[in-house]
Amino acid sequence: MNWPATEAHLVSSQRNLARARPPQWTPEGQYLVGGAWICFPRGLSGKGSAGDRAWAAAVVMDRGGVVGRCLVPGQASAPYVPGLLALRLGPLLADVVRRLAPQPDVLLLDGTGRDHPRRAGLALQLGAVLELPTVGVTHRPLTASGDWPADVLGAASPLFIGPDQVATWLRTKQGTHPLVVHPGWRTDLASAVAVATRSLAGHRTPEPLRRARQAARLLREP
DNA sequence: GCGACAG
DNA sequence: ATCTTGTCGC
Repeated sequence: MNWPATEAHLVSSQRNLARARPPQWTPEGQYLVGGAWICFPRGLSGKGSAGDRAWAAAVVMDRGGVVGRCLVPGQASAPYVPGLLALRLGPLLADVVRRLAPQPDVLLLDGTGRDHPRRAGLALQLGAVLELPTVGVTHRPLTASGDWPADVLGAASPLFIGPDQVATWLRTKQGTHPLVVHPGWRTDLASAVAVATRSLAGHRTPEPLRRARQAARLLREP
């Protein structure tokens, strides 16, 4: 699948992805977890615009630590618009992950999955384009709603759109705001939470995402 | 009509 | 995303 480069194309693709039922990937035994992150210039405010400078980083980890990393300076391809995040970040994210070696078995990124106006957020789009299972992790839901879980490490609670659970609040660290874990491409609620949980290393943010963010920021400020 | 709205 | 100081805690 190619990257949808226009709003009309992306929206059309999202409608198809929402109905797609790719074979599910299940975390079993040893698997490599990747994390991808894009950072922007300090001081950038508002929605931004196409051409904004951006720095992308991707890392891949096994249970011992980072086994691969890739850094790519680039630019945003569109302004930020809720529901169309893929238009802004997709091309650069896909680029940095494609160059990552070894390739991960599952990829973590900042974006939603089914929690989306058309039920196909960036995690689904990127996974479909890269043909890689994905799990989304965000600070807050886009469209879904649900009560917070107890302040206990590992506590989870459902996030719904109407009657459908589309994501899970997960307390990734006691005493901190919970994160939203989104099943993405080829993953379901249980797998997404399992991957996110296993990727924790004592911090609120799953380690592959933390490391990717650190790397992207270092690239930004030499 | 108004506000909210992943990063 | 990024802007921001101090502050509480390990």
